[in-house]
Amino acid sequence: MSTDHLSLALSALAHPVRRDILANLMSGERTVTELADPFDMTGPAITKHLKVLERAGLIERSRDAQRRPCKLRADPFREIQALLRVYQPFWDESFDKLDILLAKEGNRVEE
Amino acid sequence: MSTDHLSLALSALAHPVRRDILANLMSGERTVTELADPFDMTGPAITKHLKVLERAGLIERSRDAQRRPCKLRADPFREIQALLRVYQPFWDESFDKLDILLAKEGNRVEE
DNA sequence: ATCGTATGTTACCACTTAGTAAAGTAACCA
DNA sequence: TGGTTACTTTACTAAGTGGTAACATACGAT
Repeated sequence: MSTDHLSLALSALAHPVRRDILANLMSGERTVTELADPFDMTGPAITKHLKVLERAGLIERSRDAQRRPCKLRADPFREIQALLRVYQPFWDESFDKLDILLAKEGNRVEE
Repeated sequence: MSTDHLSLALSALAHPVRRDILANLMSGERTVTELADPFDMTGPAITKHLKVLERAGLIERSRDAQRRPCKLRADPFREIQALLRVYQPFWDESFDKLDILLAKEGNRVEE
């Protein structure tokens, strides 16, 4: 596997279970058991998925007694968004529209 | 591996060589040899990468005598963009700004 | 102390991925 | 016909993934 940030983030997202886990985390911090609950899957499998997400920087884990709550991190999403922007002229028919709108307001999406 | 569209596209993008290939294709159709040229890698390796990209719908291949030109396809990029939009409220500080801008203009980015 | 709950670790499996070398196919060219 | 170019297929290897079962550890409650 490739070990650069972007590759790690993209391959972490390339699994429906992990995308579901991230979606569940959108409503706030969750423990491993809470995250595992919706899935018909053993504990270690979930632990592994969380490890992949953590390595990709998509989640952050803390400590609360014997619990290891997880919460979302934003940075990799921004990196992916930046990647898409590279290819954007070739796929997004609304690209120009957006660009014009932002130019009109005198500011930009990035930075 | 997961075989849904989105997972295929994301894991295809999760390799720097394949992202470079796609970037090279932004300037138009390219043959396999042209695509292989910048890389220090054997032909079969490139063929495999192209197969991954094709299966993910990110490229399309045609026939021109003994050449097999490749060109970009847009759909998977749009699917990924849609995915990011799901998580967007949690990572893009410019989300609200964009939303307000588009609402002002009385139209939307999607569809 | 000990029991149950929460979580992690280890060892193992089948399968996939990313690469190689070598041989095979297919179209053009002389 | 025979050679060259363009690309693919096959067979192999090493490493990674996604899952399991079984065991280990940490904490809170009783």
